[in-house]
Amino acid sequence: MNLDTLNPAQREAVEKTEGPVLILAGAGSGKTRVLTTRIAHLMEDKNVQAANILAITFTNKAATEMRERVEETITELDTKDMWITTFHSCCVRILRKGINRIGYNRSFVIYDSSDQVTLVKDCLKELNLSDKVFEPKSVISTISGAKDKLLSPAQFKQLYRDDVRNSKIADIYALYQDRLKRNSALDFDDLIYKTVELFKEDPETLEFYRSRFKYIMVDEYQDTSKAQYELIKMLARQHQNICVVGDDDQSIYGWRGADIRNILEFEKDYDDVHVVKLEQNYRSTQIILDAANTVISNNIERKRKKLWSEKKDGELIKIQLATDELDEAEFIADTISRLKRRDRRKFSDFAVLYRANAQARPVEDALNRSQIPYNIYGGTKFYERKEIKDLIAYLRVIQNPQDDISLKRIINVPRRGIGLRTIEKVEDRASLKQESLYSVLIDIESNSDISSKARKSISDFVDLMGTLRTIKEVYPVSKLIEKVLDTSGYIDELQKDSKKEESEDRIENLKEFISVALEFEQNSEEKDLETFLTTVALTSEASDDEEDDKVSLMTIHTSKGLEFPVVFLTGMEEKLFPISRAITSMRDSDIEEERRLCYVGITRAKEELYMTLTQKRTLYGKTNPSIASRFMEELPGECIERLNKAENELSYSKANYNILDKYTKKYMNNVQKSSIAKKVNATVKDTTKETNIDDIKPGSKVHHPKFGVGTVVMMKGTDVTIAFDNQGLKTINKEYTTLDLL
DNA sequence: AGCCCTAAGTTTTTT
DNA sequence: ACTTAGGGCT
Repeated sequence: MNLDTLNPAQREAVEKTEGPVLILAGAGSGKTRVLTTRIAHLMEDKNVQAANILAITFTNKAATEMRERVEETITELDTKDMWITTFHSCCVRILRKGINRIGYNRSFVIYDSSDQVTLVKDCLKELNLSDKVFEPKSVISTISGAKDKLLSPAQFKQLYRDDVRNSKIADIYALYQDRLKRNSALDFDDLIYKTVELFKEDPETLEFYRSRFKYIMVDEYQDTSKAQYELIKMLARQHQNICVVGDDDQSIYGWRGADIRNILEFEKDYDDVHVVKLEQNYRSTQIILDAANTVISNNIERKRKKLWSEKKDGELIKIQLATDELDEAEFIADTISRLKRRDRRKFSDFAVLYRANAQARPVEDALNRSQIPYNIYGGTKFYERKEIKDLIAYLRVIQNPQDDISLKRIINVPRRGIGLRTIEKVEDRASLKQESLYSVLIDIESNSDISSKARKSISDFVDLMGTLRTIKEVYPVSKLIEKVLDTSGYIDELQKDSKKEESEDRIENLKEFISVALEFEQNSEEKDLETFLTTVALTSEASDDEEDDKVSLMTIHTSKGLEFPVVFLTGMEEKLFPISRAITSMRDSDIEEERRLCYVGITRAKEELYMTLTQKRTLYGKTNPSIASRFMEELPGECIERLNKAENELSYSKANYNILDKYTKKYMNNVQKSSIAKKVNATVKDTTKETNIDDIKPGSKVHHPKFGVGTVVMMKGTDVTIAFDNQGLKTINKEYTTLDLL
């Protein structure tokens, strides 16, 4: 293996194969190259077997790319047995083999977020809880957070025993887990959680993988959760050849469970850690790096690191103050046209980045007007479309009839006369007999309280599913799908639908899905339905057309790991970037995460960086004057060039946001102090009981755990309407919310 | 059972 | 401003 083309730090990272290694890889420092070379070095020079290597990434894209590059580098050795996968695929693989040892069915299905919502709603119903107070989405994120931290329902309950709301959520969590198990289903977080559980419960399994994976590498280590951290730690225990690669400055997923401490404290967790810093950047000009370095240096919680480049100087960072978002979009479109002509650039050289997806609309309009082709990333995912989800639900039930959630989704789609009342009766019976819905359906004739007409419909449905289950055994997946669409009447229903255009789109999408299946049959080694469903569950996008010469539009989050010659960072305004919630949360760590996001945005640019902001912006139907982002203030003056008279028209003054900050901070402090003084618990545990909280009446100042301070406007039944100072008017149910009287 | 209207909520996203 | 979900009405 020739290592001469690597710089000294990269080379060190490659050659230090034994023991724990932490590679702090700055943006654009050739991290993927180091990882792939390292794997090649292990195999070619150290005689390590492919099967002894485990390389983990976060996205399928990164995994595929790494595999391809490794295979390009090592042509004469067999790399098939090497695991280069995402955390989730890795776990599925382990679980499919051994989850039965912790009492689960090995042919589990994987629930996505909308299945989770459905399931949580069912749980709420069963526990007689209101989905207004316990919004499914928020419950799910709490449960998800618990799983990320490896807290079982019991542990979570114990931890929050004094917190009425979270205690209730613990109950939901417990029931939710129970239902998942009964449906033979796991959610995404379970994939990690249950693998850790399996390792803990079954030493034999752990031992098997532990001795197999002698060399472990983890990419994007700054994005790992506690659960993922634990998983890796368990696996690496024996050989200690654990190499993690990451950049604490690019940790932008704290809100979905990533724990930045994992990378910051790696040196404490393992003995004799060898640290390598990759600081030479091969991507951007020095000017861009100076700006990035300066901005990120405002963060306290970080490992010191400074990017440098051999590409001295370069273009200054251009700042454009637009009047509003339309003007901003116009500027972007004009600049792209101009630069394309002037520098003979391709459209694909440009990227427009923004903090929130809502910002894309005006940019799209402007690009359309200027006839600039673009690709927009994000938005509704292919697999999340209704028709695709319906079809997948059919496939899931065919694969796993215990899946009640999927069964309920399709039992009357297309309509076949099995109404809500009938389903309710079936559900009652199922929970009485502790059986799945499907087994009640099979045995429907013994159910005399259901009309004979409904019974006929049900037995027709059972026949249909039975036939499809037989077909599954003989036909390939694509054929099975055609049969499903055909025999279920799904396509017929769409074809006779009056709203033509929409139905046509749906039929198109279903056809597209069939070609996904065909592609799967060609590429996958295992071609069964179970593997297909897993693949689909673990993939977000069907395919992407990156080939085209188009401008890229995406959020800064999505842009991580990518690079473009010319980048537009848009909406550089307080309350948008940093986003208002990071400002009002009063947590420095939230602002620091926004700043890291800014760092990620800046470092996407190779040659030219434009930053834009507006004087006023219309967002969510309201127009507000803008204040320049604090991150603009943090840019070094010598790196920037203002394209228009920004200074005079808009205050870049630090004072602006400092005042804003101080105001909110002081305010919150007062709230906290006074709320300690007098606390009224307005919560009861049981819906059937009537609450009595005479202390709270219209006019009372109260503090709500989620919405902050407000004044009670109206009380009706158990509903309390409160005008919150920061959130506006909201009605909450006093039975489930702890209100502090101020 | 379907349709229409109102209300509420809008950061980021992978798997 | 806009979408989307849920409730209520026909």
